[in-house]
This record gives sequence, structure tokens and C-alpha cells, in this order.
Amino acid sequence: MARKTGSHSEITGPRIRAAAEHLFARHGYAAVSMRQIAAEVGVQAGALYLYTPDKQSLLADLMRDHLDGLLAACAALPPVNGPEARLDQFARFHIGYHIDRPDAVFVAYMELRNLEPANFTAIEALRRRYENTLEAILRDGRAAGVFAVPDTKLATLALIAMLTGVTNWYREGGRLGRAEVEAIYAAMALNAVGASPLPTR
Amino acid sequence: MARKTGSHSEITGPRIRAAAEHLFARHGYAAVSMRQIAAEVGVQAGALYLYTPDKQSLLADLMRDHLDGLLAACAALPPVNGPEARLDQFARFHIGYHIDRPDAVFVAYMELRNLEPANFTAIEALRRRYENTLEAILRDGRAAGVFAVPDTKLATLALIAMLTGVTNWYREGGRLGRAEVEAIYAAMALNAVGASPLPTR
DNA sequence: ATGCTATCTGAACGCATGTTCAGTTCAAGC
DNA sequence: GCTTGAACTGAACATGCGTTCAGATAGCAT
Repeated sequence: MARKTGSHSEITGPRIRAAAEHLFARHGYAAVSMRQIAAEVGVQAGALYLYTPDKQSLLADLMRDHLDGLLAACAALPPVNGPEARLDQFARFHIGYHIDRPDAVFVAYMELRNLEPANFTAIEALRRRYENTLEAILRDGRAAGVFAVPDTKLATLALIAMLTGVTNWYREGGRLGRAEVEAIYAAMALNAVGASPLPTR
Repeated sequence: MARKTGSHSEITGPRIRAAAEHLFARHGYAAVSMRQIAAEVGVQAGALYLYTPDKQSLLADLMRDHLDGLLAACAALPPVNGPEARLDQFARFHIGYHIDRPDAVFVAYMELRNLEPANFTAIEALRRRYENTLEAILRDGRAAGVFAVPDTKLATLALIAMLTGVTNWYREGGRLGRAEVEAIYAAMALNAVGASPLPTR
């Protein structure tokens, strides 16, 4: 039997991507088979190939979509004045965005090594572009004399690692709420670069 | 032909573990086959089973050995006085130890999800024990009024993530030397918890 | 020189993999 | 009510997987 009532490509497509993202995050790209993804969606493995040319593209598309969304959301942030306020805003944004998408984040950061060279180059470029927005803030802050960082590139990577680490332990409904976590991390980020944390918003 | 001159188990065993560690770090546990490991060592796949009961044990042993070494080295640190000096020492130690073992670190942090439940529990306990040594420093510092951290557990995870992140980009002979990186990260760690960085040693 | 044993080979095992494709099914357009 | 075509099945494909094991090899003790 094929085509149960109401099943269309607009439904199945996203469901495949969601299942793949979830399974890739949980078990890793290489450890997940197309048949497992299909089973999660309730479909045979062959049907997946109506929605993706191959497994590799499925991974690359997930990562690209995540990073595109991240960059777009970051670019849409309301403008604020001064390096401290900008870093505070960036840190809170980064935490918030990543907390809401633990699976996508996990995949985007852990499966880089499973990308074919061409895909790797493209994804890596997006990642670098995001890092550059943070580094620009740090450079401006150092030029303005409000951040004390010996090396902006290193500080960028250190801050990103620290902020992204939140996805390793944060769970909805845990001991600490979203806003608290954002506030604490933003304060630590400002401290780390030698600035004073902003008063709690 | 078997047994080339001078080839003994004391040689082959470590070579297998080294090859496995390197390949697991590069491509991921699930993406690496026993035949690839064997080829790297210059041996047939069957020979691996003289040194490990199965692929899973190979992974678990690598991770356990790494964490055992980390805990032992951490415990062997010379005692220093005061939370600031202890955090400074811990940060430098962490950076230095991890910089020297990028493959082992990568495997120990990224392949947790590929461990069978029993192995996972054991490895996770070791990791937690290591984190606890840092959290103890932060608690003492807060009790002494020299660290300003709203939540020591959260600060612990944030610092570990930041410090471990160094393995993602550090390369021997790069722009920054080992000592510089250690100093910068130690300063950022102290800053992050609201303490003043120690004068450069 | 001979036998012993640790070390390793090479082939085989059953099974899972990513991918293809001829054929089936069903909602919608006429 | 018939036709069309998108959505999907189910079987098959070559290949590779982890693991096993009988047998070959070579250094060591005697």
C-alpha cells in the first residue's frame, strides 16, 4: 500500500530531515542507516531518495540550513551601541539560539569530518562567517580600550567554545532557567575579555 | 608470511591502539573499519583480535586510558596556595595536557555516544571526577570571596568547554606558542570567574 | 636439528549497508 | 468513471562490515 490519506511530499520531506537530524545527533552520521531514518518516518528506505539524492546531501543540507538560519538570525539582531552591549547581546543570542536547537548544533559541530571536501569547504565558510561577527565585536572593543584581549582570534574561539558548550548539559525544565543561563554566560563572556558585566536586563 | 623479524606483541599492541586512536579521531568510530586499522598497522584484520576482544573494547580502552592518565597527571600537580593560583595552575595544566593529545581528547569527548551503556557509565564517571576537581577550586574560591560565580557547576562546565576548545584549532608550530596559549587561556579563565589574572609566570 | 608456541594470514561466515528500479497504490483533474 | 502522475513499496544489486578460525610461518629453547 502506498500513499496513506493526506500524506504528501510537503509532509514527508520535513519529517525525513527531522528524523535524520535527530538520529545523526544521537548516534552520529556514520552510525545511522538510511533504513533507520526511513523507519522513524514510517516509510521504506527507497522512498528517502525522492527527497534527497543521497545520504551525504542529507547531512550537508541539514548543516547548511542550520548555519544559514543562525547567520540570518544573527544579522537580524537589533543594533545596539558599544562593544560591551554588543557582546552581551551576542552571547545571549548565541546561547538562546543554540539552546533551542540542540540536535542541529550537535550535528553541525560534530559531523564536519564526515563531509565530503566540497561540502566541508562550503559549511566551514559559513561557520567562519559567524565567528567573524564575534571577532569584529572583540576587535572594536579592544580598539575602544574596553576589552583586554591579547589575541582577538583566540578569544573568539574561546568564547564560542564556552558558549556553545551549553548545549552539552542544558535541558528544558532543568535546575536553571533559560534567562538565568543566558545572563550567567553573558556575564562570564564579558568578564573573560576584561569588561564588566552589564547590569541584569 | 607471518612474524617478520622483531615483530612482537609489545610492538603491535601499542601500534594498533595508536592507529585506532588516530583514525577514530579523524573519521569517527563508526566510520572506521577494523580493516582500515589493520591496514594502518600493516597487518590483516584478523590479527587485531589477538589484542582486543572486539572493536567496542578498543574504543572504551582508549578512552579509559586517556582519562586515567589525565586524572593521574592532575592529581600529581604540585600543591599551590589560594584559589586563584590553583585555578591558574589547573587552566595551564588542562591546556598543556590536551594540546599534547589532540587525538585522544577528540575521541574521549566525541565518541561517548558510541559507547555501550556499561562502558559509557564507567567513562562518564571518570570525566565527572575530573570536572569535580575544577568545581572544588571554584567552590573554595567562592567561599573565600575571590571568585564571583553565580553557579559553580555551570561555571565548571563553561570553563572546561572553553579550555578544551583549544584542541580544535591549536597546531604545533602555529602563530601562537604553547606557553602563550596557556597564559592567555589561564587569564581568560580567571577573568571569567571574576578574579584578576596572575602576573605572567 | 627439532619441536614449540606466539604471531599472523587468508578465506570464509552471515548480515547490514547505500542505492536503484519496476511495479503498485491512491488522490485529483477531466 | 477514466486517466494521470506523484508517492511509495519491496526486492534486488554489489559491496563492505565485524568476527572467527584452520593453517602457515618464524624465532626461541632444547
